Amino acid sequence: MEINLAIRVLGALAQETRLTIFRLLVQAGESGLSAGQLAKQLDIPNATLSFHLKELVHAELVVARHEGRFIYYSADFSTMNSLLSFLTENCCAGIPCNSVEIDCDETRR
Amino acid sequence: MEINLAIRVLGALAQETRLTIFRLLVQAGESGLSAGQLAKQLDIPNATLSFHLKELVHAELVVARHEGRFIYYSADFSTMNSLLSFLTENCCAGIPCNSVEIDCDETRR
DNA sequence: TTATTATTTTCATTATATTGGAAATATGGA
DNA sequence: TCCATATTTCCAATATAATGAAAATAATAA
Repeated sequence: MEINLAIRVLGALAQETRLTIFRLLVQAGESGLSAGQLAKQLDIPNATLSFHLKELVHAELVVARHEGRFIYYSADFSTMNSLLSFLTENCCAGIPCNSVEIDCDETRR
Repeated sequence: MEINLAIRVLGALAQETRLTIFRLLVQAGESGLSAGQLAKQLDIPNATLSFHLKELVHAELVVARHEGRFIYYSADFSTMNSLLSFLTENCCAGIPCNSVEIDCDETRR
């Protein structure tokens, strides 16, 4: 990942509304949620939601899928993974470590 | 992790100078780097560096250690881990997945 | 104590981000 | 086609963050 995308990704998540949207989409899984469903859950004006969704899409954290007159948004995990690689690149002065490690199904550990 | 800390952490990294500082500290490992070493590597005024270091410490991404008249800064991985748990909480509608997974020693995979 | 080096604080300037109302656009149903 | 609904764009007001020069503080050595 290139540093400017990393900054965009981090900046996209560094805002309460967007962070909440992203977490809702993470929880929603592949099918995602429509803009309307999000607006309802978050109780924010459409203009505000639209602005924030654009930021998330621009940061490649969220992808949009058209279905009839709805637009469904869902989380893109690959960006998250690239970001983490970028953050931990050449870490710990070469000393082996478990820097960060997360798995969605925590019971499998 | 609480949402406000998550926002602080993400916001702390969502800035070129701070992101670069953090990555340098990740690479430096446990011993970290002094403010002076950082200022030299980054070629930025002391005031600017100090401002950004404060943000990183406040976000709990970086810890400071006094040694004589030097202050050594180092990366705090536990905050990174908490942030990732927070981001991937209840992910993927319950369907098992490897949401994000990073290990500092990538050859061990 | 005085000098020297390391780092932080203050502050004003400039730049960037967030908000939401209103109008515009797009889609599909009747 | 015309209407209702879904979403986005525009815009101006407001809020928040970044920068760096200069002064202040802190620690050690001589």
